[in-house]
Amino acid sequence: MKAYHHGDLRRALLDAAVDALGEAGPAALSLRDLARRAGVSHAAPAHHFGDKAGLLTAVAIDGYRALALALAEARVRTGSYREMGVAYVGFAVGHRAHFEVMFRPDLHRPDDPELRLAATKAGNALAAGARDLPDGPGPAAGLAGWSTAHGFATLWLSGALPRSLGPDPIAAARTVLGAPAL
Amino acid sequence: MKAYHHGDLRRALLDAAVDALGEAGPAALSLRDLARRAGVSHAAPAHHFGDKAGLLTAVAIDGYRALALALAEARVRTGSYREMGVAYVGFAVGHRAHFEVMFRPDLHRPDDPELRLAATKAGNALAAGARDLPDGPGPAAGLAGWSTAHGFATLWLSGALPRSLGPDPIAAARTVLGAPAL
DNA sequence: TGGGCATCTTGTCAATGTCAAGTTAAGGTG
DNA sequence: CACCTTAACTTGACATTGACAAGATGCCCA
Repeated sequence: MKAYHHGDLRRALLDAAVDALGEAGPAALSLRDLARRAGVSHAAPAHHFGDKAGLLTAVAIDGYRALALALAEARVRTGSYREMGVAYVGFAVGHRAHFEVMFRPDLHRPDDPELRLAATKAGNALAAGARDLPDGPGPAAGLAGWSTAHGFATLWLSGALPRSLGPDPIAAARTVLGAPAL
Repeated sequence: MKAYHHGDLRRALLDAAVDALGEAGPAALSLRDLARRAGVSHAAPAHHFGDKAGLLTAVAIDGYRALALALAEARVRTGSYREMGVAYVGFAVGHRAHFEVMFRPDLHRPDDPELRLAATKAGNALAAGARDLPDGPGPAAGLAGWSTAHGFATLWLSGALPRSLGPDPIAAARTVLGAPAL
């Protein structure tokens, strides 16, 4: 056994947090439960993250980095802003735990520098795709696309969308994101 | 003093909940704090709502009813689905506490019958507006509009949108919702 | 080899959600 | 008007949690 010095307790706690968030949502997350899952004492998480908000800030940072990668990948793969929106939905559904923490400022530290940087980079990845749009419309079109993808993702996750869309969020997103504007 | 029998403790607790949610978000909501605000004992809320999820379910029900009213009002006033989207954003910003609970199934009881009914009615109000759209596109257009309005509202509330949109969410929403589709 | 320091533990405290049991008053029935 | 059923609220308790303080452990480097 390793007793003291876990090896990479920080990573283990983050992984446990993602698991726990996926099982019961952010409201039910407990630092002590994460410690139990990682096999350490109840106060160990505080050493690495300070407090609960610190841990969730780290989760959000991981999330923004993964989102930026997913968006950039979709852009080089398809060259389509709409498909970047589909990828955005795919990230939200596939990394629900991260996604739910990222856009909830009351759960983390919104002004953490590292968080701000990661969020900005993800925003830049999106904005780069928006510039590929068939030119003409102003910068509002990029925000409209972001809003649509983000709204579809959160509505899907909250279970508010009608079942007629079918079970596959990616296919449903491709349908809805292709619909004409308001 | 009224000692026992508050008069309308249920309503007082719901009002206190909306205040508290507006001040610190759902994560910091405490039933005991609500009881203190209403001047009753710490276990009084449980009698009216069962538990925390029950109270938040009641908040969500109030929210869906108010949203349905706001959407119907916007429809008769403007006849425009786009302006219903603007009203949707206005509701989210003006009733942030309700809005944040409504779309968070882990905070309330998603299968509560009264909740389902209220949510369905609000959905019908939106769907009615979608039928006014310049025909041609399928039913996906209604969902796209909903997604855009919902996404803009949640992004605005989370502070993720760029400051270049200005301080007025209604004006910003009118700009973004009018942008062309993806 | 030995000291410094990050890492983790143990112990504790106030606060919270929830349950059980008791207390008070309001409203209907005789 | 007396009675009593029942809803509304209180009191008390318990396990759990986040956070803090102080101590224990072992790795790394001088």
